[in-house]
Amino acid sequence: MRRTSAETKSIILAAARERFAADGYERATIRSIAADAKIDPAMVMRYYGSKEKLFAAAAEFDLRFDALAGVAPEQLGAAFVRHFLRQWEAGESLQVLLRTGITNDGAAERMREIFAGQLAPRIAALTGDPASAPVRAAMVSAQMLGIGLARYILLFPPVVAMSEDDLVSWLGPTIQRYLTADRP
Amino acid sequence: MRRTSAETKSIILAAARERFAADGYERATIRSIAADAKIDPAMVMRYYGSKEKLFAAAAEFDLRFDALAGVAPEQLGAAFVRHFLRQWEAGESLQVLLRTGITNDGAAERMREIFAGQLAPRIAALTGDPASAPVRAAMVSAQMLGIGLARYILLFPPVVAMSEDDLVSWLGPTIQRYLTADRP
DNA sequence: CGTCGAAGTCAACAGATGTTGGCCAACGAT
DNA sequence: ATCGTTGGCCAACATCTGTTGACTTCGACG
Repeated sequence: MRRTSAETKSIILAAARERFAADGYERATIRSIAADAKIDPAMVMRYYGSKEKLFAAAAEFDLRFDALAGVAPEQLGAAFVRHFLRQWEAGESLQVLLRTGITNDGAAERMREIFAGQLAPRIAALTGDPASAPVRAAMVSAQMLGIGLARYILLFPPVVAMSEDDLVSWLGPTIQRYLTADRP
Repeated sequence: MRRTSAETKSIILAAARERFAADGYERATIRSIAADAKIDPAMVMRYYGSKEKLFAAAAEFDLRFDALAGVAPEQLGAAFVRHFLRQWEAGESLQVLLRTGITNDGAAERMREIFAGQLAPRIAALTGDPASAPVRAAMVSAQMLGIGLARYILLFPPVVAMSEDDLVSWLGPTIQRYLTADRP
């Protein structure tokens, strides 16, 4: 018994996150994950039961919008952009979700939950307009997912080259408008 | 000899486009494409050589921005949005690219070519500012890809529910700003 | 020391996948 | 009618996939 079971379990999870983020659901094989973790593929099954369940564990995610409480209303756009960019770079979780959500229905469902369930209520609270919050949340999500796609997945050179401040300058007013402008 | 070779070739290509658009690169198997086309899998190989080459043929695409020539400068934003939405709905090509571009490096490369190679020159011509065109094109791409992702792939309910006019109202000013506003 | 349980390994399975080569069957020209 | 060409199909291949079960190692506790 070299390691405790909890240790190996988290080693596997870390390797899984990396592989899912880099390769997507289908190409991230259990064997490759196990190889990264320097562990027998059978252990992955022992601890997580199946590839689906391992993925579910790897895709746990919290956007942590509570960090945005107390921001002045006219600076919400810029604050949102900065927060999202940091979330993209903090861990592989968002990239896992985006890479897999496109071929895996379960991941797409989770994505809908996260953006509708975590973002919309926050927007409702911050703007005081619950009725339009779902649409605003969807527009903000679409813009920020598009940027994440261009910058971290498709690697569009101009977007990769931009600094965080550049991106905030471009995107801040857009998000601000989606959050607070009158409904068209 | 029931059909001519060109006929079956295009039948295969149509089935391939649908499968790639619906399932992504890995899950769209040659066998399933052949089954859709009611044809033996071996025929796919005979006509296209390999799965990679079949995919390359299925991912041919032209954004046809020439249709935007002659639009008044202050209406470019709305015109772009409408044009993109029609392109998303016209055929499966954009969905093929997005679904596969996320796991397949070749598709990602093609996506970069299309958006940098077709969109940026058009923007340079329409705005008369070649220097900032690549960045503007990238921002427009990010926003429109984000909307396509939300509406056609991830199926965010509020985005799915919106009409084309609703989307133009929300997105038009954003695109207009990305196209013509001073560089931040 | 001996035993028991948990951590780790090995080999194999059944199924699916891309790909190949050989074999039919139908058509047009001779 | 015959023959060659060409579209179509079948069976098989090697490989890879998720998953399973039996076996081995090793530490803790009696």
